[in-house]
Amino acid sequence: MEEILTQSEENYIKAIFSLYQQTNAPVSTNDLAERMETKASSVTDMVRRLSEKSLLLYTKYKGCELTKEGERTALKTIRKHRLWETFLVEKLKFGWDEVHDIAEQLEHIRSVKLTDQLDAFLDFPKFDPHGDAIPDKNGEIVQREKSCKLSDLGLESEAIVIGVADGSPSFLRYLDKHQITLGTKLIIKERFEFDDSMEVELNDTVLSLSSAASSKITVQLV
Amino acid sequence: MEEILTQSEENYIKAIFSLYQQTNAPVSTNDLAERMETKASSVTDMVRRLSEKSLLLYTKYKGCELTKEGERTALKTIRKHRLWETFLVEKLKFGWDEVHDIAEQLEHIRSVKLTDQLDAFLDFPKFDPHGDAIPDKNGEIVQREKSCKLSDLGLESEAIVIGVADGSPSFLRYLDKHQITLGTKLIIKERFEFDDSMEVELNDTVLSLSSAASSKITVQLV
DNA sequence: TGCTTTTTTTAGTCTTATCTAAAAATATTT
DNA sequence: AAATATTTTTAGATAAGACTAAAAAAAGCA
Repeated sequence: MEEILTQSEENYIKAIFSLYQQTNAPVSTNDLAERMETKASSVTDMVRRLSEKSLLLYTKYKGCELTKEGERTALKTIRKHRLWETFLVEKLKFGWDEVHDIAEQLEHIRSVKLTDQLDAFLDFPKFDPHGDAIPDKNGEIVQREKSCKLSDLGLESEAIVIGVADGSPSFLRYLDKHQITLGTKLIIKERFEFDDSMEVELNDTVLSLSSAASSKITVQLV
Repeated sequence: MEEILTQSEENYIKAIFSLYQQTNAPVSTNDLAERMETKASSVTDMVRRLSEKSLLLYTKYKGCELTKEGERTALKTIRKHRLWETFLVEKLKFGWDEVHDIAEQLEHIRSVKLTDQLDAFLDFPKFDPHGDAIPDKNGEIVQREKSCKLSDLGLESEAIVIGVADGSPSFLRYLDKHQITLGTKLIIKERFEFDDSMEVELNDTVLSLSSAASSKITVQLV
């Protein structure tokens, strides 16, 4: 019996999914409240409602985690979000820093056919504009080969940018300004111990990156 | 001061706009209730709220009509609805009978840039898949030269289908089945007084149309 | 004109999703 | 272990948007 969820419910499910992935432990009321930019009391209410719909398991004072069904729901929403982001960048020429808020709205449109036709129209993309995997029709996501943070690499390593761990517009615009995007090839030329900053070569120029920046860039060794 | 409206408010505005166009008179509470598939009491509440936001003029027991600002709002929503319908048919290969409900959802997505980029992506279409005019960025719609109902034409008239006055899936599927779509050329071969039905020639076959059908097909003489 | 019917509004209730303030449970610290 | 601090839940309130039932206004008619 396909439950119909409100946008708010879908957003909670998505947030729980993502917080759970970070810690692999039940999601606390407070953490969820912070993520949802709401109060703990509102979270308690919502979590109780979602647990009645058996989308998650909830024990008072012990946090919550998604059921199999809740997870399926989360993956459906994430699929839609990432397909729409891909559409906005690939077809409507948006910058990768502009698409999140619009996709937050579009992800709630209810139509399986729409999602699947969009998927086909985009030629079944496996990754969105930020390098995140797009779940397919069945919720399956391709697993990447060994990726790591740029900040983990040693001198003279060569790597390709395959994602970002921070999708905030300000970070994405920073990357744009320095010509770093998905697929960009980087070579580590220098590392400074005292502040963990580094100098990398790209497109025949040298660029200095703070530790804050390099730790949010996901790469794959070439 | 750009008011932010709920989906429900936008739907009311759109309904009032369309009902007003039909009669050129203030829209009654009951008519609006019927259109919105809701109760008159709910309409009274909503209409009062919208009049407080100066989107419409409301006099107790006398119905309501949109202000200039309300009209602008309606046209923005209609623009989005029709652009999305066009997208769904042109790009995602939906049938013209399948797009209404999805566009009802998509029309509420808030982003001026999205709407305008979509418009550009579709190459600034002037009409949607049902032949209805799409308002441009400024709310302007192209006026058609003298169009009329198929049922108004005399024997041997030749005409091109340019729209439908009824966008219901069942009617649209009926037209599909008989190979009638936008741009189809018809010649009136026979008219029967007793039930106002007619026989028309299209694609070298003859087809019989009831009065109910022919009065819902908008055409232009060739 | 006065009576009846229809339309519209008012008053009060419900649900969803939020809030604040206060109480209860759990965690931390001394 | 007791006291304190933090986290979480409960209780009660609010706003939007819907509902029902009843009252009020307008329209139709004899």
